[in-house]
Amino acid sequence: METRRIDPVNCSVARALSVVGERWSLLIVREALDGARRFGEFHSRLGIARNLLATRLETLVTAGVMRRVPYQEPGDRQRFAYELTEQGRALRPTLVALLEWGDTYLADPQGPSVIVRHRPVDDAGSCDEPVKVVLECAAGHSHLAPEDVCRTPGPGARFLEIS
Amino acid sequence: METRRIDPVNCSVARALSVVGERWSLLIVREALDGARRFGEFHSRLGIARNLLATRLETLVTAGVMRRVPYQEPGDRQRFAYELTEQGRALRPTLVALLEWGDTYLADPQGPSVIVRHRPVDDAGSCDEPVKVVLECAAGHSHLAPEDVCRTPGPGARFLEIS
DNA sequence: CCTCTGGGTTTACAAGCTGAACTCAGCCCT
DNA sequence: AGGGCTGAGTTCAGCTTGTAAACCCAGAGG
Repeated sequence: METRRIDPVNCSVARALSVVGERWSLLIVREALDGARRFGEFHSRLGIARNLLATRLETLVTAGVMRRVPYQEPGDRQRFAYELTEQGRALRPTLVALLEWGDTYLADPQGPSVIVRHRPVDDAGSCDEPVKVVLECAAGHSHLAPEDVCRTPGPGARFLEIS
Repeated sequence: METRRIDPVNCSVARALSVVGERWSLLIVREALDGARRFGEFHSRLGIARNLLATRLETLVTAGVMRRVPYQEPGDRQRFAYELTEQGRALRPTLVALLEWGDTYLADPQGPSVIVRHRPVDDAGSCDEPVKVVLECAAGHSHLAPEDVCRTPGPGARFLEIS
């Protein structure tokens, strides 16, 4: 019997992980989503080694996840800060999904330490309810269970022939 | 001015990444979701070094993400397979979120290689439409943008005092 | 001129990853 | 019984990545 399978190497999950799958990368993005902007903020919040932080920030900047912007505090010289691009902010659902998984299966006995809430930045119409990540199909079926979905080849699929 | 901040180390994202944040771990889970069960399947699909695969599978088993089950093919001796637990299957939304992000920002020029579709395992009532991950709050507001949510302290939060 | 601070860079060492070779148990064939 | 094959690992040498601590540099302030 001959069958074929989607090439697992030519896959957006693998490509995504090649950018944000290195140690610390997602935690840096998380802190940035939470408002960290300066080298020292990332360093002291995460406890990451300084040289590694420098190379991670550089990697994230060249990947387009973050942007290096000059800023100047009054009575101080010009420095650089790091902020998320649109592409970086788009990692929020990934981080919420990871948070939810960690809360469900590895929680602190006290309960979750962080709850993500529906509170827009401008705070108008803030409803403050906890946020969850749900799977939803284009036909509008929502809250799909992990078993209700499967992977199918897309237009860019490469195949492996298996005997 | 004195303020306080959620301790970034006592966080479910960090705990989740300590289990599935190592190189290859999420790709192993992805292949398992796609049906891989045996050592050799993971090895040949991913091209991961055999010793590393062995330690990763062991880590995932002790973390409760996978389970080592004996099986026996007719006319062969007993061997062991690895299958996802409930906890492991719960990583599907995380992987879909990563896939979506990779598709959006790092796509192959041909388009995505994999599309996740709404197709239950039993195939009854299969609608086959593409699946997306969306943020939704408990009040029913759906399709929240990354800017519409924020992190707030939960019951297990530890705080850092900042001067 | 000296010191302080934020933002890095250098360096030495430890830990983690890779590929190839080796092992081991049981089935199959002769 | 002996030899080969296969799947599932284990061992090992060499390279790459991560860590911690020391060092450096450019302004601001005294």
